[in-house]
Amino acid sequence: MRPEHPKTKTDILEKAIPLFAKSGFSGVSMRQIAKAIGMNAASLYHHFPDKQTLYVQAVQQAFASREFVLSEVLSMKIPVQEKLRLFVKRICDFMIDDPDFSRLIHREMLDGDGDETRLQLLADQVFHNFFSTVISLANELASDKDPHLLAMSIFGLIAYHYQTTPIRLFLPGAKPEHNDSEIISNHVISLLLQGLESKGNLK
Amino acid sequence: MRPEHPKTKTDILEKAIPLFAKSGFSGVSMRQIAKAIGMNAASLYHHFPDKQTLYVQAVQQAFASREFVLSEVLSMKIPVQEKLRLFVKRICDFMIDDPDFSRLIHREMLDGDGDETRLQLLADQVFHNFFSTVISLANELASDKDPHLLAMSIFGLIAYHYQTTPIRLFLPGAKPEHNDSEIISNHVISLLLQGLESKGNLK
DNA sequence: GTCTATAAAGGGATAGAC
DNA sequence: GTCTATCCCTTTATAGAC
Repeated sequence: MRPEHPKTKTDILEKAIPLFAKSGFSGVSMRQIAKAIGMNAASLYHHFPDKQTLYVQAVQQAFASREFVLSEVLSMKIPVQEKLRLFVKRICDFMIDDPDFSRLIHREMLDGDGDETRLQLLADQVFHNFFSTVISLANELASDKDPHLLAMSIFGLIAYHYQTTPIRLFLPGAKPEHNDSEIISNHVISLLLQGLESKGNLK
Repeated sequence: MRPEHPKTKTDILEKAIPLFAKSGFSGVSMRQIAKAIGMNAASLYHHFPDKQTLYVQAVQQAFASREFVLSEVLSMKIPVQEKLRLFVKRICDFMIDDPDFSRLIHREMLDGDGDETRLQLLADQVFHNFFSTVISLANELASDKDPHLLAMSIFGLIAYHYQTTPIRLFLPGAKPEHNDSEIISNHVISLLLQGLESKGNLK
């Protein structure tokens, strides 16, 4: 019986992405990837010369298939605070929609350290457009602050709440609703817009 | 010739910590650890029953040997903004002083996902005291905001700038001084205290 | 407490049939 | 394009000498 569903490169990469996101490059074997796809490990070598190449292409595909589209928000005729609100909500939705994506980013920042081509890929394919847009907004919002640092703060503030989701329940003061995207985005927006000075806590 | 410097468990763990911080559990072999120490891989099994145990104890040691001491700041007779300043500066110093520590935290949040005992360890040994103190400060600073979310935001805001250090140079608007701890802590403090409203950017 | 030697399993990768 | 079979190396872990 001949195989009924020959697998394309894309099919293979799609199945490999969640595995690499969960366990990293050295935590996943070619045999495991093959098993997840339902094919033999040897067949993977028909599509990719080696594991490293498969991995890099999986990361590329994960990064290319999703895009932070924020630039349209930037050109809307709405107050800049409203733009910030939309930015934050979109980034939050993004984190929820594709947890593998943010895990891979997270992992590449850890594992890619020292490998400049991997970091460059991450920077160019994932961050560049997105980050430029956040920088533009940062300039509109607070021209006196360093735009790069401010953009990083905005993104990091959101990303960290999602990164820490698994451990949150074990931390003091945690409540189930702290994992709710609406709650997180409202918290981030109010912190960014008002800082800690709301309601006259500080004199 | 007898071995001149019998190694203690602690010696072994100290050498293993940076390796695991750099490459993760499955990225480091017992041989590599043994080599770093200057002993034979088989000898490691005299001190630890298996690799998993060695890893867990290395993480425990890394987490136990350093502590965020912030509680004394909390009881100082200074304005709450000054307490925040001290908190942020200390956390920044911490990130700089022991990059392995923050890499391990970072890694455990990724790899410990699904393993409740590992996350519990991280939460209890690393975060509990520290996080409780930040929550107390958060209450002093802005009693109208959720203390847990605010504590997470304060820590995440700082941690993210250090997490992204390796990739920062590839991102738009990056300058060498963005890796300077003084610059980062000043940025974070001003963002937290003033939000984006400084100098009347927003009406 | 450390070593050499080795077992047993799993890893990446290739050859060749279909 | 996928399979079986296999090579060769590395890995974890153990046994036993010193």
